[in-house]
Amino acid sequence: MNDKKLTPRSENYSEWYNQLVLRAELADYAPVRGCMVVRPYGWSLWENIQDALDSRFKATGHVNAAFPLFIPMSFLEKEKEHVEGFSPELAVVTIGGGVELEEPLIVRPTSETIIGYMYSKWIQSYRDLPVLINQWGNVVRWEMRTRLFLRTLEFYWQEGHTAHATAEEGEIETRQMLDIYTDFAVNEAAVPVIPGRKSETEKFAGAVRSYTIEAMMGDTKALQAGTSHNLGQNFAKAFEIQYLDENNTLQYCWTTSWGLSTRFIGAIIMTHGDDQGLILPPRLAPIQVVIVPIFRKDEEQEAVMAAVDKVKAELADFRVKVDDRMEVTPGFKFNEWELRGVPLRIEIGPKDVANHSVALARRDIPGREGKSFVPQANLAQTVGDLLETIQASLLVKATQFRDENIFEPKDYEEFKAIINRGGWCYVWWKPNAENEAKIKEETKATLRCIPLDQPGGKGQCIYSGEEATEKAYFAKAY
RNA sequence: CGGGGUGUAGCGCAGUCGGCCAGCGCGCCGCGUUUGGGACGCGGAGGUCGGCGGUUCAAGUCCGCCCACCCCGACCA
Repeated sequence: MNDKKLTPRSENYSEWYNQLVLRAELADYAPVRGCMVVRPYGWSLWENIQDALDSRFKATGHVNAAFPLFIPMSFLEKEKEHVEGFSPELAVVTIGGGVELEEPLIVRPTSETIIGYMYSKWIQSYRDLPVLINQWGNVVRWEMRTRLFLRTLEFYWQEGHTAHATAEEGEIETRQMLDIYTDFAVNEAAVPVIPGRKSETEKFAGAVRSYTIEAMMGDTKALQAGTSHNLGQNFAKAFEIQYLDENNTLQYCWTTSWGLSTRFIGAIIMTHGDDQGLILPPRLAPIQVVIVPIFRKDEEQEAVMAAVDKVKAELADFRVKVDDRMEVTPGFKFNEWELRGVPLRIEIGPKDVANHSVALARRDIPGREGKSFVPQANLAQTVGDLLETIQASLLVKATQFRDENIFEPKDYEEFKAIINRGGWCYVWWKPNAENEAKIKEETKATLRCIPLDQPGGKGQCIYSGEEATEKAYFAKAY
């Protein structure tokens, strides 16, 4: 841990991940098992994620609200699958103010129930629909094994909850939000994802249909990076969310829910990071450009710092940090900001002052190859273009890596071999929960999703050999 | 919950057969020299040895119980 270099990914991927999260100061372990503290740098990244998502939610007519952290235990029990899915991981409050509660409260693991309860009060008529509310908050799920960002007892997320008049509208909303997640992942985070449907086994407890965006991490394992659920009328019936339609007939609403969590930070880390550390996509990076001044003598310092100030002012439209610490050397700073994933570094030294230039170093291209010397004139344009280039090339690189690790095995033997050495399998699949369970048992791989983008036609199911009309992705997952 | 491991300075660790002042590296503080890829010298600060109990003239060290955390499995955004 005190070694200057991170454990290389090839040596121990999860060790690399843990060290990176701690040393980049994204998060730290809290004094409670399985809980994390999101440090300012990590939270700033999360805020940028929030902004990117929130603006998309607002643009599609959603509004934000806040619902309670505590939910009456009985609420959860109203939806059968929901309670079965969540009861093993609930935190339950039985005492309040020193007095035993009449009814235990659970700390929300998700808010379908309490929001459903409120919707039943608020919705009377078709004129009240649709209801399109999102909430930014935290939830608690008492997981057995935890990893920073990827799975903690408490995590931060947004959960959207909508109610609609028809099944079609519900499905359209569900899919719209999946599209938004996809757009966010690809265009803001440069994380290529495969949008698809979850199998019956993998779907959300209480949903009719679940959709997911699946991303491939640097070790080829899959990560569910966001989900969108069509809840049908399950929760509407459980909570009597009803409305009168145009014909004065009482109808149950059709509801949806969709969420994306701080887990996504894990996705960014494991999609772009290298052995040197984190690599952040410019659009989400808390610091897009770090300026490192370099000088030997006092007289150099003055001239260099004047140039630094000028450059910083020129780059006012970007998130810029000047690292003017005197107690560490430039070389130390280079390594530290690379560890922390800042996309672009500007070095300004006496030579640059003399030449009216700066040195630029791209985080995504290590070493001399990623370094260039450019004039100070018109620097904002240069930097803007370069950040766009970096953003684009991160996506290209990640997409290439993903595609190189997706295979189409001819038979189940080959399937097992691929899963075993790491990689995704794209195969014909005839839906069957038992076979899915057997595959999981035999290979540890799960059905990640049935992609929306289907080739059409028919083929033989990879496991049963039966005729199948859809293809699916299988992989080991986080 | 099952298996494995670890608790000694902020972090990483050493501490032999129980022995008198508990140490090393990094980090931290001060001063000076340094600064274009992880600088160096000198001087300092910092400890309920996870907790409780026991054995003993004497416990970081031996014994018992407890607690916490980490890793590997079964569950999951």
